[in-house]
Amino acid sequence: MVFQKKLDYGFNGYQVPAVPRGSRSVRRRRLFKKNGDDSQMCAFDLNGDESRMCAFDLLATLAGELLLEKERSPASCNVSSGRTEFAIRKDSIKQEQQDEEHSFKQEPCDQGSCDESASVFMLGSHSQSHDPSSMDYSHAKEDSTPRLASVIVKSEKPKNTSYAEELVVDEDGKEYENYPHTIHETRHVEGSSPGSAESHDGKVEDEIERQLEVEQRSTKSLKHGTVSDIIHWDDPMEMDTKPPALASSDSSAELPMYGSAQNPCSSFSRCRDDVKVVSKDDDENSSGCTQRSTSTLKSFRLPCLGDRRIRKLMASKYRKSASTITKDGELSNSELDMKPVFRSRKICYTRQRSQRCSFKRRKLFERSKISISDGGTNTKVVSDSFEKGISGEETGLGATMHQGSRVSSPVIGHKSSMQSRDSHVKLRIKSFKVPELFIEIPETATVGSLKRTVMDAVTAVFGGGLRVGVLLHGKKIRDDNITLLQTGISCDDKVENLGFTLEPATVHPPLSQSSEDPRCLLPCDSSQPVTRNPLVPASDPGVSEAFPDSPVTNSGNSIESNHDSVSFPADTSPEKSTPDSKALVAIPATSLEALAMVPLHRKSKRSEVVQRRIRRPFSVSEVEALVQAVERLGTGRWRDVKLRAFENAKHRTYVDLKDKWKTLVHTARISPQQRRGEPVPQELLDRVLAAHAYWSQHQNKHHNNKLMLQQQSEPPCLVH
DNA sequence: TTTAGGG
DNA sequence: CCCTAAA
Repeated sequence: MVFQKKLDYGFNGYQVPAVPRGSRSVRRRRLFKKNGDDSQMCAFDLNGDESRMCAFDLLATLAGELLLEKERSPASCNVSSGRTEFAIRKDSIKQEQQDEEHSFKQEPCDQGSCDESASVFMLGSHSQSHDPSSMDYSHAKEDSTPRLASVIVKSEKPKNTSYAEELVVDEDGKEYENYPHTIHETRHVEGSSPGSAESHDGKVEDEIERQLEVEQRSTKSLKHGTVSDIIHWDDPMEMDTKPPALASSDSSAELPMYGSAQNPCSSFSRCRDDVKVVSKDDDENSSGCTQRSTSTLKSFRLPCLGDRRIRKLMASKYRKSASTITKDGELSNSELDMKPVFRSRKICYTRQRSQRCSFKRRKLFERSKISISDGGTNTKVVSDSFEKGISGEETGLGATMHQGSRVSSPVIGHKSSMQSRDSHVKLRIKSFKVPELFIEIPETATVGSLKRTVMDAVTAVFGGGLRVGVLLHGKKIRDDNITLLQTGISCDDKVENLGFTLEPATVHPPLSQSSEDPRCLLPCDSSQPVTRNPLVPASDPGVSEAFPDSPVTNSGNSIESNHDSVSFPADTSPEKSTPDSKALVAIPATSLEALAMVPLHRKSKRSEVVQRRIRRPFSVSEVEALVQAVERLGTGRWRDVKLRAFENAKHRTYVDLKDKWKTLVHTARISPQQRRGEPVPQELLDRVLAAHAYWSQHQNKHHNNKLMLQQQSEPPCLVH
């Protein structure tokens, strides 16, 4: 039910005016496709919240790639069984209440009250409780003064807060109560004013120190940083220079692993969240909106070249419309204000055709453009040795994602490393830090749009492909062939100095190449066969939640389409220019001219180039389902076929089904010797030909004829 | 958004 | 699988 609600509200958040067909939508789509997993696209369709599902999928993807690619540890289940969602709140403001319903920028900047506002974004799992405040609706103030607020997502501290730690939070602890699964790092607040870019380096260390102090007590502390600061932290190698201050990410290290012992997977899902963003409005001084945006860009762009950040400028148009639409504080009102088109859409597509909704929504995003550029920060993964044997129930994989953290040194667990009896190095990756993101958005944008923006950024980052880097004592180990033994990682003391980073996929193949890949040593319980693509989590919980009343599955005839193991495309493009950085830049059409001058991403188009979906050959069972559906529905009704037999197969679009049918027909006509791939039973091929022949002649006649359909009323055969 | 086809 | 013209 909750989701139903969300579904509805979700649309409010998309009440963006007509969006010109832009590259954004394409990009989005491609980003998803990068993983070759259409399901990602479909997932968000289900609950009408694209953003959320995107993040979720991304996280799942990330987790999957990092941890499950090979072993398919149970963690994958976890990852895929939860829900991710953004939570936003204003930290600066001492309010305890949720401010989600308010526009990002509530008070006019010129009032001087903006500088104090900050927002925190959290990517948290949201598997159980649904906080109403987390709904994705947005309200924009009538304030028509367009302003841009910059949101920089980044972490300054090596701190790795775990869920457990979160519980200890005091000051802000309360805020977190509603988001029990959120987390962790403190983010830098960056003013977008031109001046901020010129802050001094000298402050960096101070900041760090201070931060440490603050964070010792609270997991959440906001700081005002500067561009320069950020830059400093970006380079992983620089960390070496400041190990002392940063090396203390300990506080969390000692914390007990979160994840319930009973459920090895839960830990993962619970901790998997965590992108938290603190944003600080940049305008102490309010100036022309347009002007501002321009200047802001300039000030940031250069200094941030090396960073991975996402920036997004919303066109004034957007803002305008947004505010108009959401003029009323009430959702219902907002709805009323919606253009007829939207309303009708909403009504029509609510659940059955959820997919359509997604498309609509995606369209709305088209206005924006995202680009990925090199020179970013690495996501850092902190690993810590295991205290408990993997064999034990304690298989919790605390993998949390943290946001762009610039850690001076790879932070590792403080517990003495565990050397298993069998000479295996046991590592526990406690958290993953999400690369730094840079976002720019009009202050009049709604929280909902802000969330989406952030989500987009996160999505882009994750979707762009990541690879794992290993740091030992802060130094990157480039040689993938060296053994852990050789590096000394197997030594207790070394393990503690081991760190992992998430970097844009590049030249170097994933660490997995190394036979000693740490991942292999991660505790994974293979007892639970993971037939489902870990990256496609939503199909079960997601669907059921989103459509409690809809026939999620036909357990009887449902076909597991996921047996085909999905391989994650290893991003090994060699031309990637800057390996460690990737920046997402979202630029609204209207702002393009302003940005035109700025050399954005002369990045490797590679990162921008979309990757085609991974190949996912149809399994026999899928073919079976397809054939059956077509026999009944006929050709030319692919959407229906999709709905009937593949509604739960997130990937497999009707186009895919159509294509598959096409190939099936072809396959059926060629000699068995010429066929390739998994052999399709001749019986099915015969049916294909029969059905094809039949429907070729009954094009216009709908299935009134029972010639081929003996089981007219048979329940739909759904493929999962 | 779907369909229908070519690539 | 992708891309798109058409509908």
